[in-house]
Amino acid sequence: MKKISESTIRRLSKYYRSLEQLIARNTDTVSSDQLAEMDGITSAQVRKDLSFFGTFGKRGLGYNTRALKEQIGEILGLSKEWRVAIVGAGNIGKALVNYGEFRKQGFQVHLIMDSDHGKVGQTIQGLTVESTDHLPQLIKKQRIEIAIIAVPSEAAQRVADELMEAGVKAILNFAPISIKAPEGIQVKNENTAIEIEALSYFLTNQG
Amino acid sequence: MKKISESTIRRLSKYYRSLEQLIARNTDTVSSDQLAEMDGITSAQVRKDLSFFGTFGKRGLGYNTRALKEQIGEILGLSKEWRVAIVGAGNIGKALVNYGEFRKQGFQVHLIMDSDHGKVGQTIQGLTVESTDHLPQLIKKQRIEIAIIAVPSEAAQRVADELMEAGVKAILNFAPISIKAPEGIQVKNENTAIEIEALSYFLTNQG
DNA sequence: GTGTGTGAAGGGTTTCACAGCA
DNA sequence: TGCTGTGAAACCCTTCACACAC
Repeated sequence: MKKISESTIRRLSKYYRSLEQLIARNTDTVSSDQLAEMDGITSAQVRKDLSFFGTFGKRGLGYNTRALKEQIGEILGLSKEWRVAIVGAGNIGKALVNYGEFRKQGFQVHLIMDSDHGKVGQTIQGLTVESTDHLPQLIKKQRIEIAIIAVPSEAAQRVADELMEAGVKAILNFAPISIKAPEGIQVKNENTAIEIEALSYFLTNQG
Repeated sequence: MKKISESTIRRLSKYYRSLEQLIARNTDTVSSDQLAEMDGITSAQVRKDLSFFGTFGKRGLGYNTRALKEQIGEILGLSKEWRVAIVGAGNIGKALVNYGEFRKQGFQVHLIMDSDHGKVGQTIQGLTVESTDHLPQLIKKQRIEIAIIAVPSEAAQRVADELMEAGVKAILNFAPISIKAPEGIQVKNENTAIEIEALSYFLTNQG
């Protein structure tokens, strides 16, 4: 398969969400123009993105909302249930256990861990916080595929290494450093500080 | 001033964090190679990014960590204290009030609001949750410049409109829809679902 | 010698514009 | 007629490679 850019994938994810909205409103058909409008981009971009994966629309008409959502879900791998673990039961970790968008799309949190023995044993959404002392065993036992890192910077790379060693294939990192990983392991860094600093820059320099 | 790309700004934000780390370790000098290594990019990229704003290094030597951090902070507008409000006192809203990376860089949360009267009056980190009924007055009184939206999708655009109407100039949106705003208002959408779905795609298609 | 600063080259992504089909 | 699908053009961003300063 042709190599698809990260930005195309991120937009597909947006289309998916917009289609959900349209379906909730009982809309059967949508044009690339409408989708573009909802996501703040151009219609050519929408059509180009979709064209990498096939032809889903009808000329003169548009796309069937349910069918297109289904197909994008398939492309993104959302038809599968993913087994997720969260490391770090602080504010971010806790917020994510409860995050509805995850569950809705088949990302199931099966494990939450923390190194703080004061937190171990606590219950969050019916899930007991486990100790990171047993990270490798727990990850393997629970057959975790995707791990979320929500620990302080200093610990993040070490935790990532242990996770990868235990067989985790993808990491979503909330610590404000770049996680290093070998080829074949997927890593995404989510850093809210970067977003707000970008706002600060644009406010300062063109506001 | 020449137009600078979003990606350059986001990288500056990373360099800033890496420089903080280096300074904490008492490192005085850093080369573009080392910075690149820390952030997982190329040294040419580092030098090019910096060159848009001036010449900060010494040939044959590298960059002074403290001076460079200072200058990047200046570029990003971090020398100023920004007045921030959070709308939505759910899990994400609560996590952000406590978010150390914000405070450290001068983003001060002065106001948190929620529409749920059960939450109004609660105290989070010494801040009392206010009712969104008085959003315009509160935003104006507190002279809020940056607002963070952490409410459900359905309410997000309405809240954004009220915020902009009340004079907010930048919005960081955590609701999983694209906020629409006129020219001149800065908006960043942060959507963790997109990140994890990108992981899902790459796991499914090249794992 | 070492590592920056930068024009030029290269690669990739977005936009244009239109043929083609419902 | 209306809107998709798509080569080609335009644009932007990254990488190369080297002169130059320390």
